[in-house]
Parts: sequence; C-alpha cells; structure tokens
Amino acid sequence: MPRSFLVKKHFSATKKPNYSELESQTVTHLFPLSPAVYISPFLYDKFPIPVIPQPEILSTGAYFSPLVWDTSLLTTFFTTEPDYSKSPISTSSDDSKPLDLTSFSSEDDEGKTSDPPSPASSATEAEKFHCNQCSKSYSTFAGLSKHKQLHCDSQTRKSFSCKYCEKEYVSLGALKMHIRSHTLPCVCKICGKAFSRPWLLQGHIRTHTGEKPFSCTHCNRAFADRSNLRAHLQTHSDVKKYQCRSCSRTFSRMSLLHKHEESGCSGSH
DNA sequence: CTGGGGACGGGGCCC
DNA sequence: AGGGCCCCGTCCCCA
Repeated sequence: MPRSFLVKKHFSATKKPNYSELESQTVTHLFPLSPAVYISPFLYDKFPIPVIPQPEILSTGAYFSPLVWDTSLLTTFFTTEPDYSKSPISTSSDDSKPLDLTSFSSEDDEGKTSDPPSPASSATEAEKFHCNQCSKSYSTFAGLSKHKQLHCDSQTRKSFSCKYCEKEYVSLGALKMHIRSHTLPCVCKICGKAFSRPWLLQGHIRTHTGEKPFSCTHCNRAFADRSNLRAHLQTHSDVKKYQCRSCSRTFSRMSLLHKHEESGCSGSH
C-alpha cells in the first residue's frame, strides 16, 4: 500500500508550488534572478561538476563523494528557521560514508539498506523487548514504547490534529513532522525554494551543484537521488518490478503499469 | 504511446 | 523525543 498518498497536492499548469510565496517571510537570501538562468559563479568555482567515478572504483568502501558539504558551506547556501539552525543540513553520515553500490542491484535492492548490519541489531539484542499485543520485538525499550504508542496500545492512543488541515496523528512527533509540510522551514538560499525537511533541501541543492553521488553499477550513469537510481536499475533488469496481473508484462515503474492497465490490457500473455 | 529521468513528498524506523 | 535516513511513491517532462 502506498505510504505517501495521504497528503496529495494537485498543482495545475506549472504544477509546482511557488514556495517562495508560501514562506516568503523566511526567505532571506533570494537571488535576483531565476536559478534557471543564473547560478552563482562562486558555486561552480567552489563546486565544479563532479567527476563521476568509474564503476570499477565504486565498490564498497572505495568511493567518497567528490562533493562533500561541510557545515560552513551549508550556512553559506541555505537558511532555516531557528528551530533547525542547530543542524540545518548536516553532512549526513549517509553522504559522507562510502556508498555501497553493490546493494543497488535489482535483486539486492529489495527492502534492504546499503549499510551493513549493526551489531546492536543482532538477533540476541533485537529480541529483548516484545510487544504483548502483536509479538513484535525491539532491541530497546524506547522502540517498543514507540511501537505500542503508534500501533498497539489503544488505551493510550491519542489524536493530534493538524491546525492546517484535517489530518490526525497518534503521536505528537508524527504531527510535528507533518506540520513541516505546511510550514516548509528549510529554505534554499540559492533559489528560495522551501522544503519540509533538511534532507529534501539537501537533495534539492544537488540540482544546483550537479552532484550525483549515486552511481549505477551496470552503466556509467549517476544520479542525484537514490530513488531515481533505484528506478534506473529496473531498466537493467529483464523482469521488472511491476507486473500486470492480466498479461504478466512487467514494468519498471508503477506509473507505467497503471498507464498500461488504464489503456486497456488485452489480458493475453 | 511508451519508457526513462528529474525532482520531490511523506510515513516508518533506527539511533 | 527528535533528527536523520530509507523506502516507496507521485508527478512532470522529454525523447
């Protein structure tokens, strides 16, 4: 079941919202010209288009992104509301550590991360705290508590309503996270576009820098977005992820399958 | 029309 | 409790 369908925005014409209008009061460093026509020369001086490493050096542990954003650069390029100023867009461990591209094969990518299993998540530790409602196990009491609050403890389950829309959440944390999608506190200093979460802004910044840290192990293509690499990997697979139930034809994307079905699948194999 | 890439959104989970 | 990351997904555009 899709997880991101609950809050669906329907943008017409240009489709994309004018974030700078939405949160103009938080935008303090807008460039005078559209980013489509103006990218600061400083940006390119500081961050030349990265050289995409050759596939043979992309094995586990062999590759560090040629573009690494440190905190001083972050404060140069984007601003956030005070609540987020402590760690606006940290150079995440995910970006600074080697990318395990071996995990991006079409088979290996199913529900796995690129990180090696941590010792703390070993079976012995992970089984310590059990939910008496659904028998799910967690390695920490905090994990069990959060699970019970969200899913299994109907006595303590509460409703937190969003003041901007009709959505309700069972935890304050979930509500706070959702409210970010209304307030869009993370603002790009280059173009003024605003985002709900720092890492979304981080991904957006790559559209300015040209950084593409996610490389395909099958070809030389590289991507700025991990999801886009995942979708790309489907193109290397003979049997793709999304299959028509009528004709067994497979597609690399759900949207393509939907189009296929809507256009009237013959149902023949 | 189809397939693929680019950009982005949001919930869940782990630390 | 909150931040960060991951995964799944959508929408749009273009060849």
